[in-house]
Amino acid sequence: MKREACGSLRGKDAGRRVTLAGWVHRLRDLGGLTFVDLRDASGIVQLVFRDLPAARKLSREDVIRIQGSVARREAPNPDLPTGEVEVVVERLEVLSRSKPLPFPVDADEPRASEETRLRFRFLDLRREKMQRNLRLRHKVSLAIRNYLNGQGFIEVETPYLTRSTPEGARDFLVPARLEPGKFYALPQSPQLFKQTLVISGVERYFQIVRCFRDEDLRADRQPEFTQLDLEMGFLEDPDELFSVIEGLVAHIFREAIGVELDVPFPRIPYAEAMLRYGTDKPDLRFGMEIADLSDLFRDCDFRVFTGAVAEGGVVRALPVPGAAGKSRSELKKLEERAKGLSLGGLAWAKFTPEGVNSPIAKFTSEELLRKAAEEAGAGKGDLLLLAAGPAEAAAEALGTLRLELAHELGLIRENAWALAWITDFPLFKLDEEGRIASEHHPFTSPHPDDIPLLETEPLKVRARSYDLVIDGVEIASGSIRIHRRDLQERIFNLLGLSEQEARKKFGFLLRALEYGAPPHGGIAFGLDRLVMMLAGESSIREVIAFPKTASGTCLLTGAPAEVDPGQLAELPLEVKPD
RNA sequence: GGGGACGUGGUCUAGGCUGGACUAGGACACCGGAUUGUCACUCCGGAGAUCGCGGGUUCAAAUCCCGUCGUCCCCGCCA
Repeated sequence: MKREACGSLRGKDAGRRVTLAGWVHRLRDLGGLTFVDLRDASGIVQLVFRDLPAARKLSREDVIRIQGSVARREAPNPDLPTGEVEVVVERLEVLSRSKPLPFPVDADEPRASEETRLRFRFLDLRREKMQRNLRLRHKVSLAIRNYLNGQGFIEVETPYLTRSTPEGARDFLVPARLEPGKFYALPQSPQLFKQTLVISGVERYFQIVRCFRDEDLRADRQPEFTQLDLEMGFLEDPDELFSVIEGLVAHIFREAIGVELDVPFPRIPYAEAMLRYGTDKPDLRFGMEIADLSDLFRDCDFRVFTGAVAEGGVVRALPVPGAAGKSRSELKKLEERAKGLSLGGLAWAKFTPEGVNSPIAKFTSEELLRKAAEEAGAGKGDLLLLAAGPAEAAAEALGTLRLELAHELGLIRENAWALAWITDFPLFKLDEEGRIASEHHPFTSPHPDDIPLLETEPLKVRARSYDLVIDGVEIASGSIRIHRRDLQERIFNLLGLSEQEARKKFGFLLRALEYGAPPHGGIAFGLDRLVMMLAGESSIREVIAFPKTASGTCLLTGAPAEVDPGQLAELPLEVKPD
């Protein structure tokens, strides 16, 4: 008789004889009567053993096969989809025994340390929560492939054994046996290949692809991680890409978690994001927008403010709703926190029904503080935090305080799903030595309006690059690429790269650009992070079947491990003793 | 590379500041017994730990100190 799915049985199946197989989820031995909850991938159903002593010898996670007949239950269990029925067992076959478990697999929240969970990952993944996460991830991948296929994209695989690139993260290296002394590198992303594919005539490319970066780990970073990588030919206007991606993301949310997103997503230029939220990845689930009050305080009597403005700095204000009741000691703590965030200090003003309460009122006048509150959107019962200093420092510090205070005050709505595009990033930044370097990568196209500024004011040049931010997390990043040699050369010049150096570093892509490259651009999603957010998890390890620890080891397999001396000899490679 | 937290039977943890009656307590799991309507079954009984490892202080260390290993979090790093 063919095996049926445990989770599929319903009242209408009563009377049928069935064969089931699965894991012993739970066991309730009442003597002459034993209940077993049998679990397979489809769900759980209750088995009843009457006068079958073998059932009493079962234990959790044994694998069994049974034959029996489905019966309606006198007392249905409303917590189980199969709760109307049970299967009265006639024949029991034990397929495989389980040792006692290191931790229960029938709990939604893990009842073991993460270390133990990873060592016994095959058991941890049996938990319903982990099964849900694996299925959610599958749904997301499927939704991506279905949607992009419908939009004319094709998935093309690119090499995992490739060339080391000089910039970016540290590469994982793979010794090449056939070319002793030479190495492949695992790709940090398929960036050069995807641009090449578009130049090759694949006008719409995507790939769900593993990427490798040998850098230190975090809760949201693994040495190998998955990107949804995507590139479009004849793309010159980011808006075209935005609408494709908005359709895709809306489709993913609908299919994976049944949420309807509003499209289009708001677009916020980088400079505005830095000003209003103090970060390039703003959390838009709550207000508390930062206001620039430099002009307002330019001529007041508070030297800290006027001094900052006179030196080219700013005065900015963060409204904190309902926080006018904060005590002196709490405000003192905030001040200390601000000093830890590279601010000289932090001024504050409370707006209570009785009036304005602020240590700086005597310098600035209450009138001015009232105007400040009005401009910053702070009302009665609110607190206004004021920071003065260089624009970057003030922005970053207030941005950090904005997030911390919103968490503390419980202002962040769960499941709010605030998506936004951040656009017009700067094309260049200064590196540690004060030299001009690419913010994104050297193939990013400058904003057409800013091309005349390239040589004169390079740091003011905006890029045609963009990030997609969800609830304050950067989830995707991309750009329109340079497709013309002359512009590319100008950029290399600015970066201080000679023709030869550029060829050495980016070789084949440069050659491809010389043979008729269409305008193109694309984007890459951090798939693990996206799935993590959709799953409501706070670590990507919860949505990766076999993740690595913070020190890059795999507790299941013991990787990385020493290898046989013979394997090294073949490469040939020698390990230096410490 | 730097900072922080944690490490106690199979698992999760109490104890740790203030060293001594800690003979290391509890829960779950496990083993034995009872149990015919349970669904986190219940009840009775039992076994199981040199407190991550190494060193030090002390009459005495799970407890204090140093080192080391492992796990987690953060900064640097991640074009």
